[in-house]
Amino acid sequence: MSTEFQDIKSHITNLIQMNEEVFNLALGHFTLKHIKKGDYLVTEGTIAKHIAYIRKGLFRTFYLKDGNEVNTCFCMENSMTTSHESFVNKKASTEYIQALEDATIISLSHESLLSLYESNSEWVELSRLLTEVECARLTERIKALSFETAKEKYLHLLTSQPKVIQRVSIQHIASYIGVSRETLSRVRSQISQLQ
Amino acid sequence: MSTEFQDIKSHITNLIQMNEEVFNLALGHFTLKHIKKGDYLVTEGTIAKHIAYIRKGLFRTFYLKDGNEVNTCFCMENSMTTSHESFVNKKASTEYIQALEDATIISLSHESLLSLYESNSEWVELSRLLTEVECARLTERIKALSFETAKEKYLHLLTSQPKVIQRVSIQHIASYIGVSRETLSRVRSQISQLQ
DNA sequence: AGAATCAATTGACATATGTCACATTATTGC
DNA sequence: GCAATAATGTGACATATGTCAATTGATTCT
Repeated sequence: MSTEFQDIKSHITNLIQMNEEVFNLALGHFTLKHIKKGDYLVTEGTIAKHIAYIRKGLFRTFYLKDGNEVNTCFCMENSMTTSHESFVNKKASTEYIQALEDATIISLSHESLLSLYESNSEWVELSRLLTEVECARLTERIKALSFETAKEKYLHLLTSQPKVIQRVSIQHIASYIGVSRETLSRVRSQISQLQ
Repeated sequence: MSTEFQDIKSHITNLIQMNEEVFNLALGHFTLKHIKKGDYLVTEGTIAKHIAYIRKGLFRTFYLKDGNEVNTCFCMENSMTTSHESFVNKKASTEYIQALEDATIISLSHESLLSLYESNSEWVELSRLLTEVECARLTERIKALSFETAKEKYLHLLTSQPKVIQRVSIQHIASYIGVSRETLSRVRSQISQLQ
């Protein structure tokens, strides 16, 4: 097996016990892709036909609200991303997924996933687990939004996703936690003064 | 089949194509229970060992934050409720589920569900679908929390869950949408004046 | 039915945050 | 490397909302 699929293998076998042979049979369904910073994996109105395992890079998910972008997710190395509802239900996506850095992904189509379901039930179970992961992510986001003040929201993100704060611009973080970028800027300067 | 299980059967066969025989084999696992207003299905720190189909009544899910209750979900007739993460992962619940009205539920234990998994794979698929429903609920809640003003949040709930507003006290709704009950009270009087 | 408890309303006030405007600093592209 | 563009930081100000307190209205329980 080429080394480029080694990390997705670890990622999957970390979630679920899977025989090496079973995994290797899926290799033909995987496609390695390079995505340029600023490019989109998914856009509003289209159906997300692939799920992407991120080998390198960083993506944001956002939707448009009154013409403004609202970020809902940041995904980086060693995780999977897609417009979940669109991918699962084959319906038009309400959101965009954009690369914030040059990225390398391993792409798996919905068709491929269905044929893997047929070949081995472990792929069904993996799908169920990925839905559970999505639930956990949504729960985490609800928590992030439920904090009362901008400062609390930022400090929470600082501990729950420190790498996001290191790599994502302040305007995108502000949008994610639901405060204006000016307020977040003031919160940050206030915090750095205290230290 | 006694009539008391007719509605849960409709509910399940609405989600997934299921042979009548397959469903009937599960009947022995269902338990009918009556819950008094104010009583709890799940409390913080315990493991949610059952999932409940609600035949009658209304439940709220909440957690404690700095000693204050924060509502996260209202469930009523013809839907299922449990502390999802606790039930799925067999870990201590971080939330409470309380009856806001006298209720009748049909209860299914985690053990029973696992044995149904063995008997027929349609129950596995049902489980995945219930997780998708949970995802949709969480997404809806994120949307509710993402509106900017108290008025927008309330008006959204008014259209998305009108029955909740009819049956749930204002203090619980305020907690759900993340505003103080005083503010919600003012928002409501403002809205009724305009009409 | 009446007492007691709980829920909702309303007023006064302090404040966190959004918005606009502009200055400053980074980043990008040629 | 330099111009152009984008991102971030700050000040001034208006306002939506939380908090506290007091009142009114509704439920509950014996």
